[in-house]
Amino acid sequence: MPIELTPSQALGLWHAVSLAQVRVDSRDLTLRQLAILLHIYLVPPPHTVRGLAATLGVTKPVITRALDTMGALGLVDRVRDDRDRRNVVIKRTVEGAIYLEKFGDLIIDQGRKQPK
Amino acid sequence: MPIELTPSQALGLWHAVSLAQVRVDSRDLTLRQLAILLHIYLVPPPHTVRGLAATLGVTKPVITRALDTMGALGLVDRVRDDRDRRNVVIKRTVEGAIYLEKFGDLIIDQGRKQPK
DNA sequence: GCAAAAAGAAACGCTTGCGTAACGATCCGC
DNA sequence: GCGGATCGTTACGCAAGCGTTTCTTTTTGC
Repeated sequence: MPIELTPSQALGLWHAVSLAQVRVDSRDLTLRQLAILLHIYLVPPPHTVRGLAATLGVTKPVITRALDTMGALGLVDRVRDDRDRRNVVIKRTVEGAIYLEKFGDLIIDQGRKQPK
Repeated sequence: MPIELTPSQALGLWHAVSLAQVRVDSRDLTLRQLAILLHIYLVPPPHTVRGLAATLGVTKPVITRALDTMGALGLVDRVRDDRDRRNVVIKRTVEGAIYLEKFGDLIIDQGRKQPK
């Protein structure tokens, strides 16, 4: 069952959520960081730096830096892969799950408030 | 008629749209910039620096800089208000309208592709 | 008129992100 | 084992964003 939106609803929803998020949270994640975070939490593991870079169509240092930032915020964690010690496996954290849960609630709330 | 979303749909939609936008567009607008842009195009004018700053809960220079950046990208325009020449009225542009139109289409497309 | 207030921009130092290129560590083929 | 490939990180110079403060222009109150 897909989500059917009118253009006005689509942009209205994005507007309301962006505005609410800007006002609520001083942590100003970039679009890329948010995309990475959502990908880690919504797509089955394992996740590697290389895989994420390919998925987003960006270079590896971009991923490394995003993980640095979000790691410092406690939203993700990194662990060496013992089966191939060149790899780093990106792990979810409790704090990250809570962050996205709140973000999801915000989307749902703003969706309910959309007119028409 | 509000938009009713499950948590999985809400985050899934955001995930898909963020990912698609990152891949499609190298212009990496911050969440704040996007919020400003959407506000200008979705809320009836006039829009001023001061008003936007209050709406987003940020300082005026943040708005000035965002308008500098998006102005350089052709997404918005600035015009002095002749009735009160201290004010600057923020104007929409054709290019900005096209940008948001494409963005809306992207949201609608990704909404249609959402499972469940 | 003229001081005070208001709006927006500019200046300042700082932080963070970028792309490219180089680097150590590890694995693989032979 | 050893040369080459692969993975993630680090280094570099640069651009852009931030908050605070200061400045310029314009309006307002008296």
